[in-house]
Amino acid sequence: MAERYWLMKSEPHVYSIQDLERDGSAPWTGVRNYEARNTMRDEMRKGDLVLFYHSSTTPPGVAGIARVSREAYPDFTALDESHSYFDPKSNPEAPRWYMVDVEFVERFPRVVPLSELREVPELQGMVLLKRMRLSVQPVTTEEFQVVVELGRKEA
DNA sequence: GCCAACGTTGGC
DNA sequence: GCCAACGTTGGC
Repeated sequence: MAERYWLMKSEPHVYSIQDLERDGSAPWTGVRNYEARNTMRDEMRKGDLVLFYHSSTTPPGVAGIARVSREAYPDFTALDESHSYFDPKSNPEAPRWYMVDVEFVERFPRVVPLSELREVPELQGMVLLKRMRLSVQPVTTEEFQVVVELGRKEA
């Protein structure tokens, strides 16, 4: 089966595409929303491609591409009392929160701003534009291709 | 820093 | 199981 496409949000001051480029791969820690968790746990497969979105920054937008390198496993930060992502309702016997690992694929020569995505007719159906707060979300093949094409254009 | 959108919690 | 109150996300 062909790989699927996703979009994942991160605040760049917490973890950016530059950080992923430096690290090579990273666990996607800290997702504490059930729908986003279910997507990671039940649907994301190794090899799927991910639009890496920078949120809570100026401008917010898509910064590059990552790839799922490890399928879902328990988010250890939820089980670590000393961690700011600790969740007392999670425990090792019944982990509440899951994550995947992603690896660096490509950093666009520019961030494609959210304001620009809103203007593109082919992208009007994007979950990103309809479900502002969902941090892990599906992207169609066409949407992925259109965004990548925009990202690879020099600013 | 404000605040709209919206997901989660908890009383009933 | 409803829904009001609350807390968080994230654009602006």
